Amino acid sequence: MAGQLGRILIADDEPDILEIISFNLIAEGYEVYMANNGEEAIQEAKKQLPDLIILDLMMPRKNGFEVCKILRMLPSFKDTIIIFLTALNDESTEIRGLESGADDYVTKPISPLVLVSKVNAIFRRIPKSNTTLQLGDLIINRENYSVTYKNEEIILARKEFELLALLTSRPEKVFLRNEILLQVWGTEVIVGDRTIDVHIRKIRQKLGDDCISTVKGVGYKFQL
Amino acid sequence: MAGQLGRILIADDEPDILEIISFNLIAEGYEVYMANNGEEAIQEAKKQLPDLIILDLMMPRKNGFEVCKILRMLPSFKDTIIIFLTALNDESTEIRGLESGADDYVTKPISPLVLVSKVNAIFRRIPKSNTTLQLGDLIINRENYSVTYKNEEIILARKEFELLALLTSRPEKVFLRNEILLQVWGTEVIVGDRTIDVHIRKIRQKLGDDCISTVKGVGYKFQL
DNA sequence: GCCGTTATTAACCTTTCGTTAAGGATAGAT
DNA sequence: ATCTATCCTTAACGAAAGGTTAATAACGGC
Repeated sequence: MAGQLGRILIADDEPDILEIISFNLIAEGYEVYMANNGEEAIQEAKKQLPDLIILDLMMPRKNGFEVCKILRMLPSFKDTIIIFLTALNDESTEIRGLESGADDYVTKPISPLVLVSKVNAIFRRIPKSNTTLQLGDLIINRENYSVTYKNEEIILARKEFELLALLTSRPEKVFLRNEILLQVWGTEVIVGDRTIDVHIRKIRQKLGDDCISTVKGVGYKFQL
Repeated sequence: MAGQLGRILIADDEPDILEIISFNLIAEGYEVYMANNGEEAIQEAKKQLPDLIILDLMMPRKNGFEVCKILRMLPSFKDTIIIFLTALNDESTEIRGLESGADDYVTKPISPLVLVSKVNAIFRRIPKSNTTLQLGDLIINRENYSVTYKNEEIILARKEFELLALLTSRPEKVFLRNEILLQVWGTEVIVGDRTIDVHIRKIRQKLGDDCISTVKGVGYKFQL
């Protein structure tokens, strides 16, 4: 049962806080990871790719703002929910926190139960990222990297899968080539535009050439 | 430009609160509707279908909990964000609020600026609701690059689409040729005036020659 | 086998050109 | 003043050149 609801990373330098929060979240059914400082938080986040990150603002070795800023620049954490946790009950700090890319801001002392409720409320919203996605005859399972089309299993290579997963995440929407490069390849690797074409083609071959349509000069989109 | 960011309904029985919050949200660029009590809130919500609803908990004629419960049962409001606003700084009330389907819970006295930041943070997450534009029989979706006219899908090339999107962004307004060149082609490319004509013609051909009218010596405008 | 690149080919988008048609303006006639 | 013939500017149109972009196939590195 543990971890079915979602994966959460908590970063705080006070062991007591870590313990009490994680205890309550685990009891609620979440999978919880912990970090004691900013750099550990970044490291753990990269390793575990949690759905939600709770960051204490005042931590040794990179504070919450810095961690948030660094993570937000990585494509993997573009959509991760980030909550700041702090003893500073300062209005301008709170605004700064929210403006800097956090989704919520909770001031200490906080009731663990209220925090759990907030987390529940947030997860109610998140489209279940890890489960399967079904679109007509197409079933995509992000966990297994497996794709089934018309009751037949299709084997996709990693990049092919990630590309298809991206396009299907929002059917009908046209993804610009830039967007695709950023989301699938990230900022660090630089590949030519032709690379996208080739992968699109391979997906089309394996699926049977429907589904993905080209919008010349703009990008690609998935439909039907 | 007002209302581009999103549509918000605020329900509170204190006119001062309504005024100060709506003022700040409008200044930020949101489209704001107001209600003075619970039943008015429900009525207005059904009429305006806002993206976000801010509900005071203590209101005459149905309190916030009741309003939330009623709205949540309607399919139209399944995904609408609901925030509770209250003077009750009570932990169990807060938990009850969150458990009952609200997405956030804000206690008075609240700084309008913090509320605006929270609202911004929430809207950052919502997939833009404003991508489709409907004008009579014409439906334009900027995200899909798709145009539907009289229930038939029309395929437009990129420049054609951008040109039509520009003209329809402000129906009736006459766009000068300079404006069109600047908006669609940008400052870097330099093309002759005839280029615009040709694209206009293609759009008219594909749509069936209504809609875009010429204002000689001035420019073009979209109508009806 | 997977991934990224390249070269070639095909598609089609964009722009230009030459011509025709429409609107406005001007000037002369009524 | 008003009307109208004519000129001149501006836009519509058909067709076609030019350029851009993607599909395809084949290759090499890992």
